[in-house]
Amino acid sequence: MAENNNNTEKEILDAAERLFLKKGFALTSTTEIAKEVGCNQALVHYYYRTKEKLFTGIFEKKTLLFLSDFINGSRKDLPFEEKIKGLIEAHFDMLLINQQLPFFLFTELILNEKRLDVLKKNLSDNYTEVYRKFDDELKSEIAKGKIRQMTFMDILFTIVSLNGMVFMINPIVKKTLISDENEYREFINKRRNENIRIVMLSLKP
Amino acid sequence: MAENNNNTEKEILDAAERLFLKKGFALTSTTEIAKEVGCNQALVHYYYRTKEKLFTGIFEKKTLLFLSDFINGSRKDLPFEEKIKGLIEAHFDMLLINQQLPFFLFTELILNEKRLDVLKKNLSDNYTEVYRKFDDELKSEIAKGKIRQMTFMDILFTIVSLNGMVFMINPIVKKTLISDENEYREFINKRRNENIRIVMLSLKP
DNA sequence: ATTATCTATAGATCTATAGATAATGC
DNA sequence: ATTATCTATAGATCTATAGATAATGC
Repeated sequence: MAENNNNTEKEILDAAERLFLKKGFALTSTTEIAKEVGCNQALVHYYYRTKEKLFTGIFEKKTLLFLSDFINGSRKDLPFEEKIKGLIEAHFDMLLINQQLPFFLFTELILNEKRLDVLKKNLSDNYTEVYRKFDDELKSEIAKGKIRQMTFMDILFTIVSLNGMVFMINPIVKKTLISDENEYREFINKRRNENIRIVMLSLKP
Repeated sequence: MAENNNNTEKEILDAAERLFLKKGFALTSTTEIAKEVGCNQALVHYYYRTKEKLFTGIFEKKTLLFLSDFINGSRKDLPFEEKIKGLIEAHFDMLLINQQLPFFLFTELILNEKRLDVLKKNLSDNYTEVYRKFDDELKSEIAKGKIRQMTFMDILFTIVSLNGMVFMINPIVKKTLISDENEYREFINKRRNENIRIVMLSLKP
């Protein structure tokens, strides 16, 4: 038929992404993906063969997206603390336009061990070096007495916890504490500042 | 038959709890619960009628558990900051013996809007008063200049984010960064101290 | 008698594939 | 001819229930 803008293959991928991000692998059926696109269910398998393959591509892309600002954050030539601040901001702002990302990634990583391989591979391929640099610089700051005794992993963990949870909890907050769009923006802004403040304070000896 | 310790009803509930906590509502089947107990699948429905009813009971219990230390934490007659510290510790230690709790609750709350009713009801029944007391005391501390301008909700949000994420991420951390039980205990201990330190610091003006 | 347990099955999915038909690119 | 799309269907679930049988409490 090709009545649409002729790229059904892409439309299927997009619909799958939307649904997988919202409900996860298990709760999304190829039947539903097809319905969303407006084609029949067999076509989903024609293009992507299995639900698993369709999912894996999306999952890898999203894993990279989640990790990517660490590379970008590290390229700036700023004092260490400024770099950390930039990292928090970049991470938060990326999540702001990819709000379902933390829930999606954590859920899938936890529910299916096999997904960890994607994460491990990406970490070792792209981030061993970045991590080492950060950690070296941190050690030198500690030696200078500017930052308390800690590892870069400690900092990362705090950033990911605070930023990630803002958006994981988001659907719950929206439906309980918050009534309109303005209030929501205010909440997000508050948490952004709060998270930056908290992490920066936690570095001090 | 009743060959077991004759309380199959309870065994079914326990098996359901284990499986629901581990894999969530959607990925747990009554067939699997029955297999775990060693009975047939019809029996699960005989005692609990539907999977939904079986789940709801467990979900309510776990919601209460997650919230309970806020009441306990508030009963102590200590200076405000000590109370907050006690709250963080109580929350963390409860999660330590209920490690799957954050993942379970957040996942179910996010994937099924209807679950929010359980949370809302419990919050308004038991916590409106507790929250108000905390918030009043906080206001008076702020007026005295001892704590910076913030709400009790801000503090709660930070505590839940930091403590919750330690155990949400746990399965991932265990399978990537950590090799043995000692290293794990060390990690947990470090995060506990880190979280207390971070929250306490964040209160300062 | 009543309660606990089992077997069997209806009715809804869902995934993946086979095989038919329509559309497109030479 | 090749590629895109559809219809139909096999085979695996899964939930919930009906109805048979075994165990238990008087």
